[in-house]
Amino acid sequence: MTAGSKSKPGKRIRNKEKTRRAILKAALELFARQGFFGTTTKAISRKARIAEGTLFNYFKTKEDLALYFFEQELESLQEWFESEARLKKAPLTERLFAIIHHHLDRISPYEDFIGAVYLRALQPSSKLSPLSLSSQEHHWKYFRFIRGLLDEAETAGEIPNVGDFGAYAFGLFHLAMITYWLQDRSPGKEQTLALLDRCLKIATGFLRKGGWDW
Amino acid sequence: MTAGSKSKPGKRIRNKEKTRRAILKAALELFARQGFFGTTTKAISRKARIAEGTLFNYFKTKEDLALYFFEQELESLQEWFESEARLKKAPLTERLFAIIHHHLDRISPYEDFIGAVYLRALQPSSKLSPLSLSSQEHHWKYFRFIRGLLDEAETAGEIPNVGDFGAYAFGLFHLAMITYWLQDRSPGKEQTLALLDRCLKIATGFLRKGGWDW
DNA sequence: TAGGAAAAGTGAGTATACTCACGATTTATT
DNA sequence: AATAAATCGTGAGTATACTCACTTTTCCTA
Repeated sequence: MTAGSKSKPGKRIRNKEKTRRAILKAALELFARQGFFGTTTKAISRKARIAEGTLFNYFKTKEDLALYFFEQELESLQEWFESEARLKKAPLTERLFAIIHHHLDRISPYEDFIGAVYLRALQPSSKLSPLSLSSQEHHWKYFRFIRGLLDEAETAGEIPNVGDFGAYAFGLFHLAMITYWLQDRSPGKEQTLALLDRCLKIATGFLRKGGWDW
Repeated sequence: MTAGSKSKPGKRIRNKEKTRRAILKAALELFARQGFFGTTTKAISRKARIAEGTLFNYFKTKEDLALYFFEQELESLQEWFESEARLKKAPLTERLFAIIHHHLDRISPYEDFIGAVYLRALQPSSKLSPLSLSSQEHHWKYFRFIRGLLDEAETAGEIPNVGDFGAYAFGLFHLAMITYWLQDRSPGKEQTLALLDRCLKIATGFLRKGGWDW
């Protein structure tokens, strides 16, 4: 008897999706409540009602599992940006800073655990790491995203040619802002916002003066 | 009978020093040969001829142990700088870049394992980390060191007032260069050196144009 | 529909960073 | 010197991320 219902995806795939979602749901709840280090893989699997080994069929390491959420945010950040018509017309610096601002907004519910893995999330991946970063492609997607924005601005004559270096530098700046944000204890993270604003002005002034000459 | 020899330091302190040195020696050898993750704390203690528990009386975590070497280098980097009369007269940018250049030179023998911990070494420490970073003071020492250089240049009218932010930014740039250096597979790390040079020129041009206006 | 191949799930087992209660050693006190 | 107190060393024990040989489930073909 073939399974009832609409048989668009096979049972195998459906089950896999279900398990995957169960893991992610359980993990997010536990990470958010007890932090990355306070959550054991055993607890996650129990909550997801699977064997502990199964978890590792889906995510090579616990860190990869946590990284997933960070990458999710990076992805949806790009989607958000594409949907913001207003930003398409704004000057480059404003666009770039809106990206970071929005990103911080989105990850703020998870502040307590994101710190444990964010460093690996934006860092250009190194051969040294024995940690299995399945996120290579996410890095590239983010990099190309930023690179695309810079390219546009370059051809529009808005900024001088900054090449890959520009995108790379922005990624590091992004990282730096998250670092600052994580430590910021001011109400409403106003210090971080102030710093972002300041940097916006600096960057604007810098580029207006002609930037660097390669 | 009081112990023979000159009794300047007590026996306790002498033994402690000896043990500490034994641990560091064993750890450095193993880390350099087998990397951070390929070296077990058990192997380190065996090589240092101590019990495994003793190791943790001296270093709270394995990561702290590795971090020690990185901090050592940061310390001796400062000493090296103080002893370089030539640099005292050089323009600020040249001084700052000499610092990074020299640092990379010094850590190059340990490239294979330093990558595992360097991120934590220069990163401003966060409350989030459950890792016991005894290195707080090292961060501060390094920060004050850079801040001092910037202060000099500011009072000399060489650069505009950049405040703590300048020192912080330089720290992040330093971090970025190490990241790049770790991934650089070109012979003699020439790509990293080229990038350093390029950044030197950019920074020089930037500051010459008046920098930013706070 | 039967049987077998492929995929997914399982949980006892392994490796290892780190702890802790206790014993050994050094120092301080009389 | 005898004893007490402080410090240091010890290694069996613990917690937990991750593995793997095996079982169960799903899919495919005749």
